[in-house]
Amino acid sequence: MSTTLTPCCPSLILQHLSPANAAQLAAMFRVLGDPSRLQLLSLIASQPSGAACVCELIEPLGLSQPTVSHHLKVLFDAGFLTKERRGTWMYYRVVPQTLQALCATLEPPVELAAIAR
Amino acid sequence: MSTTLTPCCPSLILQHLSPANAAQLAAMFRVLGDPSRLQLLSLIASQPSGAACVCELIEPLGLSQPTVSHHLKVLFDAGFLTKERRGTWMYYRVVPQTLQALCATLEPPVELAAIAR
DNA sequence: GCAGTACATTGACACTCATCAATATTGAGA
DNA sequence: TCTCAATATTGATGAGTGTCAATGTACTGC
Repeated sequence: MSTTLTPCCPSLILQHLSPANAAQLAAMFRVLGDPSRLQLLSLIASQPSGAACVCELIEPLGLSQPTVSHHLKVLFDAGFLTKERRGTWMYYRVVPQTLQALCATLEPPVELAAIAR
Repeated sequence: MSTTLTPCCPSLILQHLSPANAAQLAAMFRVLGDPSRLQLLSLIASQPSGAACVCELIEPLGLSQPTVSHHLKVLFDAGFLTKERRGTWMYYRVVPQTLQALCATLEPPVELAAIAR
């Protein structure tokens, strides 16, 4: 699965949005549309090292290990996380670029903000 | 249903995120996690007047009128749209503030961006 | 090689939700 | 009041998905 948005397209929402672009963007937002996944992002990013292994995430979330693993996979496949083996452990890390790209997509153009103000 | 995020909390994702906040945020992202709704936002915002009535949105989306009406209600309830009667027509308009609030939520703090760079 | 630990995958189930047909509601005009 | 047009609501259905128990895989240390 592709982990990148269509490159360099700020404010996608508020320009003409093709069905293909809409599907791609919606898939990204759908990944963030789950409380457990948001908490995972929050937990991982708030680690001092910026990375966390699965076993550190299970208890705070109160979910089973397979479920946590599933959510991590969804986040990874969408490009919100990277992973890296260290012995038995798998360390996950947030990808700020992906968040920023989505953020840029949401930013309304100045004209619209002016009209609404 | 509440149409506002918890006030003045930039970068919610990357600080400690309570289960309640996570649920609230996830609900907003879930609303954006549908291609038809993203296209609706795009279509409405791209109107010269910034507003559109339902009948203008049905054909471009290729969905039934009830389905379009449903999506507009979801977007309205989440605070992404306002609506206003003009005779028989109902005009919908994008709320840039809601998009910006979500956008702020996604913005990673500078420290994390620095670590990952 | 064996045992133990960390993580991933599979299969099943319950629940949510996107969609449509049918119907109801609201407003305008005659 | 009656009719028509625009929009909203209801009910039903099928697809998608979050969750867990059970199982599989990969790595470490003895």
